[in-house]
Amino acid sequence: MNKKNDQTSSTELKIFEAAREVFQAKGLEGARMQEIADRAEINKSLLHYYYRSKDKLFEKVYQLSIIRVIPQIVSLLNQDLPLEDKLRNFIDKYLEIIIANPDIPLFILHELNKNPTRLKTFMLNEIGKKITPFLEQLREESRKGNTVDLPAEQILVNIMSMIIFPFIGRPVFQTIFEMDDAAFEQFIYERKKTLPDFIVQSVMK
Amino acid sequence: MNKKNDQTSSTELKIFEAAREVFQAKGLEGARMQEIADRAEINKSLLHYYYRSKDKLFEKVYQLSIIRVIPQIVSLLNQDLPLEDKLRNFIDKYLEIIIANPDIPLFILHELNKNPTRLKTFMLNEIGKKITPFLEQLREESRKGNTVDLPAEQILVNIMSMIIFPFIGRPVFQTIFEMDDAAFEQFIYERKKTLPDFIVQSVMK
DNA sequence: GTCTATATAACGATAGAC
DNA sequence: GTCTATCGTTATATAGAC
Repeated sequence: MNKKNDQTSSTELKIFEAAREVFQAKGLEGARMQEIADRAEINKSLLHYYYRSKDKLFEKVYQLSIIRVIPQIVSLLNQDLPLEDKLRNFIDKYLEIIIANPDIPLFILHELNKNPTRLKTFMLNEIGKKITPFLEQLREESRKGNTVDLPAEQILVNIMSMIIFPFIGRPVFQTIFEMDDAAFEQFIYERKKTLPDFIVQSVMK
Repeated sequence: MNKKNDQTSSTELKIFEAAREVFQAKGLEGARMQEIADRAEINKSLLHYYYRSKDKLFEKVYQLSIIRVIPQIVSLLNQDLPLEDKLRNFIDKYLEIIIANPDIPLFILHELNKNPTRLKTFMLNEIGKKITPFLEQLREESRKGNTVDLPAEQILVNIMSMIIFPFIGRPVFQTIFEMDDAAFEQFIYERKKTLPDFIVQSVMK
């Protein structure tokens, strides 16, 4: 579409980055245009000059947050690998992506829950249709008796839950286990080492 | 404290129930006092008559949402049962509680993430201190070689992830698996039957 | 492109009649 | 207790100078 206009100005980028941080921390309704402007160190009216409205700015941030992360993850399931190797690789890389973007899961899911049809087509095409080969691989291995006897969807949900949820539940876990930030980081580091084994042992026979 | 004043008026209850629904669906900042009033079928100014301010109303809703659910769950871990029985019972009852209150996990965690110190004391006393016996039980069984070789905290996080996350990620899962509401309900029903076995087999040797 | 100043709208909150 | 009418504040958005 816009081939020539990829020299997005540095102001525009600074605004976008600031908006990403504020929206991810506070959500659409909790975010303030003034706070975004302050963090970007620009005048508030420049927000409107570049993005017209809060909703439009949010939409860009939201879509890019998803588009930058989802395809990366889905592609991990479409490599030509034996199930166990694929699982280990998937878990490892997925964790790395979340560690680099720990606020994104809750951000995406909170906004999606307020409006469940948002991005429906995107998700169906970019995730739904692209994971069917992996689900088929799971079913194939199940027929061969190589995995636990469970529908492929349940297995995938179990795996994704254990990867993602610790980051969403972080404030709870950190409090009840009395971990400071460093301890939580250590907890995640430990998880990165142990989770692949745990999942492989749980899923494969 | 207030022993006599437990004849909370029906208007007050209608407001509270409406507020619970709206806050859980939209969050603190996304909720509108007008929408709460509409849903409760009362005049907007009555909200202030009974609860003074939006923040105070929210605080009541938020605390009661948590207090009604957390102690129930924690107590399941403090029964005098062998590990396997306790796990099966915990998973089954926890799922039932969430099925009855599917919006609560995301609601709690979204607000907690915006303000991580909120309810810290409550969580530490009502969860943190009360789960240490269970963690100890896990460690004891681990020493005996009856469980997978993993820190107790990691095991508990794995279990809670698989119980809770499907509800938080519902819009995603429903879309990518092309499930309508009935199909998702069926998916959860299936999960209730299969998850205890899956977790027991994963955790215990 | 960037700023100051200001318009406009939304929302929470209050006053006061009944 | 419940209503109508209205206030005061805050936040988004725009106008216009530079």
